[in-house]
Amino acid sequence: MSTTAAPVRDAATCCAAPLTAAPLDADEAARLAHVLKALADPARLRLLSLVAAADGAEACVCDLTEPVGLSQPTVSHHLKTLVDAGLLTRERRGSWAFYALVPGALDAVAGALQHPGR
Amino acid sequence: MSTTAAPVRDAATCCAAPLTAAPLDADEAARLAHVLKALADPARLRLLSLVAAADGAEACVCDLTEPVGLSQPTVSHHLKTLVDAGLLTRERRGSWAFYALVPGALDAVAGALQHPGR
DNA sequence: CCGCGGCATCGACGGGTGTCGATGTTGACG
DNA sequence: CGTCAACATCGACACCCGTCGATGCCGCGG
Repeated sequence: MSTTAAPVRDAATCCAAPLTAAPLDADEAARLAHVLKALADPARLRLLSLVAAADGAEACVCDLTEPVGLSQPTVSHHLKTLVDAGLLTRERRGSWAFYALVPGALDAVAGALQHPGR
Repeated sequence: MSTTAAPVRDAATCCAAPLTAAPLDADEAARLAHVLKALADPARLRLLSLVAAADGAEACVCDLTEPVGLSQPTVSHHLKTLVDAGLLTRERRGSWAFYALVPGALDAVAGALQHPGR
């Protein structure tokens, strides 16, 4: 747990190297793997899609627990993982915590996988 | 291990749903997560990039062990994971086993993450 | 036929991860 | 001020995963 003390925006820093262009050095591979590890879970993928499809592109925890069929602590844990990976933002309004997609984060990961140069 | 007896082209079947378009159902989330889990490892990312950058876009195990700094069994294990995920192909020629990228596999994963650019 | 080199598989070990219930914290509301 | 609701954190559990050395299998060359 707590492999990352400070919130690192890995999703923004991992997209420098197109995977198929040149061999990745260990550092960049670790950064990209960190973001992909946050994505490599069915529950987190569903949470991301639920947030993206929600009204206003944001959702609170109470709206996400039932669709994914997981307990509230587990959902909070997954959301924290996604925030730490730089894929989601968290905003507290009153008693609720609203999560929203980081614009361009998923696109950055996608661009790191394929060849963006076109 | 060996969650799939038959060779499933997860990388090809997981890209049907753009993540940000509509909520993923559990089945599609599991498929996409399977491929992403294969990608979510620094060693495997480096192996992929090494294969992509190799001459002829293919490489044998003996050429990959030293760059990633892992033992030969570990490299074979990672390559098997990538093959099972539908990201690499394996071809035996003589005593060597040559691995090559599956064309379009990475692009399919990338397309599943961002909205359909096309 | 025999040895050798390349590769896959096996068994084992340590660390990471997903999940839960219980509990703490914080803000809203009567 | 007391209570409730929403959320985060904690502790614990089972399970998966990355890694290694040892070993087995398979072609090739002598």
